[in-house]
Amino acid sequence: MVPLIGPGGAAVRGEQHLTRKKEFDLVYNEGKTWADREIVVKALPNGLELSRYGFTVSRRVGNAVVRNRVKRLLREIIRQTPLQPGWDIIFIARTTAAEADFNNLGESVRKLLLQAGLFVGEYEGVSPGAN
RNA sequence: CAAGUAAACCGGGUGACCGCCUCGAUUUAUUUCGGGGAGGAAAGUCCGAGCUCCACCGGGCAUGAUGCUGGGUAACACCCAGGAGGGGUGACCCUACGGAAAGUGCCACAGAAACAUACCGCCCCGAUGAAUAAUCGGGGCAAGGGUGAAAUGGUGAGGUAAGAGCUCACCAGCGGUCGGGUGACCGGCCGGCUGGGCAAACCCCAUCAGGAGCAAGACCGAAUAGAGGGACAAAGGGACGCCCGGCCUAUCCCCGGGUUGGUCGCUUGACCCUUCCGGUAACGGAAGGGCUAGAUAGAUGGUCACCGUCCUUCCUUUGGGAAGGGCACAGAACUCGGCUUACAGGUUUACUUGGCUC
RNA sequence: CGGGGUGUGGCGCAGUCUGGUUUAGCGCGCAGCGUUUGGGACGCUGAGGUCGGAGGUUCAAAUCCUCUCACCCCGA
Repeated sequence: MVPLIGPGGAAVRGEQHLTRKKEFDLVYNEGKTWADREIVVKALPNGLELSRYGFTVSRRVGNAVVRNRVKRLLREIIRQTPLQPGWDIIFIARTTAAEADFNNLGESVRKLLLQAGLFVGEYEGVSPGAN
C-alpha cells in the first residue's frame, strides 16, 4: 500500500490537531455543515497554510471502548485522505457510527468531504485502504 | 462415565506493511536508530490508606461508621482461623451474629385479651327442680375449641372434682457451680420449674473518625478594575457543626473584574519474581534477581495472510475437507489495599455423590 | 474528583419522614353512556399499576436496610 502524504493528509496530531475549546466553539457556531447517517462534518477556513482536525464522539454513541474506537477509525481515515489546506474541520460521530466498520466510515467521510469541496483529487467511490 | 463442590489461572496466537504516544542516544531538523506501551476487572466510585494543602494541640457535645471471638495488616466495612445458628445425602455453602430484667415507643385487622386476660368452655358447691336435664347465684381451672403472624415452655406419663411444672422422664430456655479454652463458647452437676416480638424503631454499650482533595499543591508566563460595600480591638479569624481551654495571627465577610497557557507533581512502589525460614492460615522475615504505560480533545490503531476455536451450509474415500459468518466484558488519567458489578469460551488441581468394570 | 436529587397507569405529580383499612390517590388524556340535529363543554360509569430492578429485615414493605440500573442537577 502506498502512503498518501497529500497536501492536507498525514499527521493528525501536533500542529494539525484541533484542541482548544475556543477553536471548537468557533467551528461549531460559524462553520458550514454536511451530514449523513454516520457522520456530521463542520468546516471553517482558518487562514493558515494547513488544515486542522477535531473529533467529537458523545456519550450517546457508546461506552469508552466504542467511543475510542470510532475516534481511531476517523483519525486513520483522515491520515489516508488528502485534503485542501487552510480549514478547521470537525467530525462528529452520530450513534449509528458505533456499528460502522473502517470501510463504511471511510466512504461516508470521503463522500461528505467531496460535497464540501475539501477533497483533493478524483473521488472514485473506492476506499484507498481496501486494495 | 455422569452430576456436582471448592480453588487457581488463561481470556486468542504468529508474521508483514503503514501509523500513534513515550524514554534514551543522535541531529540544522517532530532527522535517524534502539527500548517500552491497557485490565482481571483498567469499570462502578462503595470503603480503607499513602501523598499534598489548610499554623497547631487538648477536652466535651453533636453527627457518622463498625458490631460473635482471636489473629493478620499502613489501614479497612477486607482477609485468615475458630465458635454459634441455618441449608445440603455429601464435598461444601450462607449469616447486619452485641444488648429486649436501663428506659421510651409500636404491634393494623381479627380476637375476651397483644400485657396481664377468660368469649365458647371444663369442674365443684348452693337454690329452684323428679333429675347426674335446664336456669340462677358463689367459687375453682386454663386442658380443649375459636381469633391471629404471635396467646406465656414442648412431648409422654402420673396426678386431680376439673386442671395446672402440681410431680416425673427426655428436650428447649434461665440461674448457680465445677472443669476445658487466650476468647466467642463447650461439657458435667444442681436448682426452682420459667410468662411474647420488633433495636435494618428511638436508644444503650464498646471501638474508630479534624477537613478538603492531584482541577491537591509548587513554580514560570499572560491578563484585568478595585482606595466598591460591611465587620471591628474585652472584637474578628484559625479549611463540615456547636461549646470550652491553651496557642497563633493581623485581618475577615459580601459584591465586582481577569486568567483559565506551560513546567513540575507523574510514576521505584505497603512493587514484582524465585528460593529458604516461622506460622494451621491470612501473613511476616531473610537472600538473590528485575524495572513493568504515563496520555492531557486525552497514545496503544489500520489493512492483509496463516493458524486456533465456535456456528451454519455443502462435499465425503467417515479419517476429514471446502465456503461464509462470528470469537466475551470492557480502555490506565496521582498511587496503592480491598469490596461490588459485567464477562463468549477454555485449562488445571483437590474433593463429593451415583453407576459400570477389574 | 467531590456533592446532591429523581424513578409510582399514556403524561405531569401526591403518598415514603412516622410500615398496616386510604381498595396506592389527584389532574390531564383514553373508552362507553347520557345531554345535543351534530360537535365542544358538562354529568355519570369504566379500563389502565411487577411503585426502575434484585435480595434482605418484619406477621406485614411503594414506605426500613443493602446492592444494582437509568436519568438529571450542582461545585472545583
